[in-house]
Amino acid sequence: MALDSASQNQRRSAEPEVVVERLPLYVRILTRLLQEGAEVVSSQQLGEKLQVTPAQIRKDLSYFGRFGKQGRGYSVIHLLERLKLILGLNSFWNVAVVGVGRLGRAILSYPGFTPDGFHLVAAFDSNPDVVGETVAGLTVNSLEQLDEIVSSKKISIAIVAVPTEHTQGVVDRLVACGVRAVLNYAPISPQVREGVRVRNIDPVLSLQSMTYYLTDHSVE
Amino acid sequence: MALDSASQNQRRSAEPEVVVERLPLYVRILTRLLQEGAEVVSSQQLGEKLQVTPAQIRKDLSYFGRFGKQGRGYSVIHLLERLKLILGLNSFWNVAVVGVGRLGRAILSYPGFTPDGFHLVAAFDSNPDVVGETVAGLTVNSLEQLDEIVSSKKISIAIVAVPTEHTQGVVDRLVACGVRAVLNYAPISPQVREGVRVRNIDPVLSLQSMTYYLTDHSVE
DNA sequence: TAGATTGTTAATCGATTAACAATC
DNA sequence: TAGATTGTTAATCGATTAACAATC
Repeated sequence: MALDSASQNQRRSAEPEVVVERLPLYVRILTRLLQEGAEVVSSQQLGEKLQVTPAQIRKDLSYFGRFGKQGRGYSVIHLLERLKLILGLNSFWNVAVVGVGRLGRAILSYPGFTPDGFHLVAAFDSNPDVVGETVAGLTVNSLEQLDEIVSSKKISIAIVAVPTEHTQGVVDRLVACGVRAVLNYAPISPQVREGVRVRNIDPVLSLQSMTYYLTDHSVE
Repeated sequence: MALDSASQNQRRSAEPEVVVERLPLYVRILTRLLQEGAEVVSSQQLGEKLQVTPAQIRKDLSYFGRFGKQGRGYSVIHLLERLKLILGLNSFWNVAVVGVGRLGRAILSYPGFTPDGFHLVAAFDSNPDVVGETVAGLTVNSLEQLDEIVSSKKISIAIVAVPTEHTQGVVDRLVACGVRAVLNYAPISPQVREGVRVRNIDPVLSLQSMTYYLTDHSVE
């Protein structure tokens, strides 16, 4: 009788998504510590830098393995290496940018993605005036070419910066040709099938929740 | 004997921050419903549109008042009005942008903030070549003028898009001259005193947590 | 009135923290 | 060895969901 995949893999209890979302923060801090020449770090020290409890750090890491030494702490370089491996940050990821308006251009020109293994390898826009233009070293393709290029270039991540009303349609097409992670800048939350990840970047929501705390509620 | 402020204000249990962060989503959906001509909406219908349970919507709203009618639901226009009032979205907010590089320019030119009552009224940059330039109708000021202009223009919100190494310093200055809400685009989390709000926009973190799910973990 | 839906309390779920035996 | 710190279990905390009396 076949074992189910969970028991085959000897998996401990599944890692919550909130924990996965914190791992990149750990990677960032460890990268800085490595640059500063630190060799070992304790959960206590990491917690201080990240403003979280040491218990949370140890618990988070325990979902993925045993990386520390009692009495000593974690080797900065080894823990960093393991976390990057777990997050897939040692791989190169081909990324498409869809929508080359003002925001799309800022994203394409932003140097912050590349150091982390994200390669912007294709850009798309529906505007014929923009198609053919070179932005940040990339020639802008028309949306008609999307399916072909996404498949041929093995693009699994897309950054979508198109007008709100086109977002769901664009995301649907991307998912249909193999994209499994979408970073969306439109103020909606596109719906995708199970197994596809979406993260929304929505600064207006952030501002709108902060104003709550700037507002006097004594009379309501 | 003086009552403590909680009992003076007849406050029910304090609203959790997660709830405040959802209110702008409710405002957004209700705005759309109003445009579509809907007059009444139930927690059930709102829940379907937002992909959350109706119970969560009713519970969230209950922290701020009783807005519905049993057997009928919520008046779209009235609930929208009340939520905007609670969030301070009927006020105008003067906003400064600090850092007029590529990202700052994209932010200044982005039309999406204005409709929601956020007025970009001042821009600052440390680069003398940029100071004096006009971007999106605003003359860029030098950082020396920051304190004076933030105070005189009653700016309580700042959008910070400066290099990482200058971020904490800039935020400290902003807070010192009265800013109480910061939208930060650098890949760090600036520390601020109690009572000041910070939201970080950090697309790299979003990408880095998504790659986890694109990665094969069977051999680790 | 009968049916529908709220507002709220209680139950459940999940995430965080504390505590401590194991062990470097 | 003695001291320090992990990894993990149990306790706590907080957020979500279910259930239902109140009531439109």
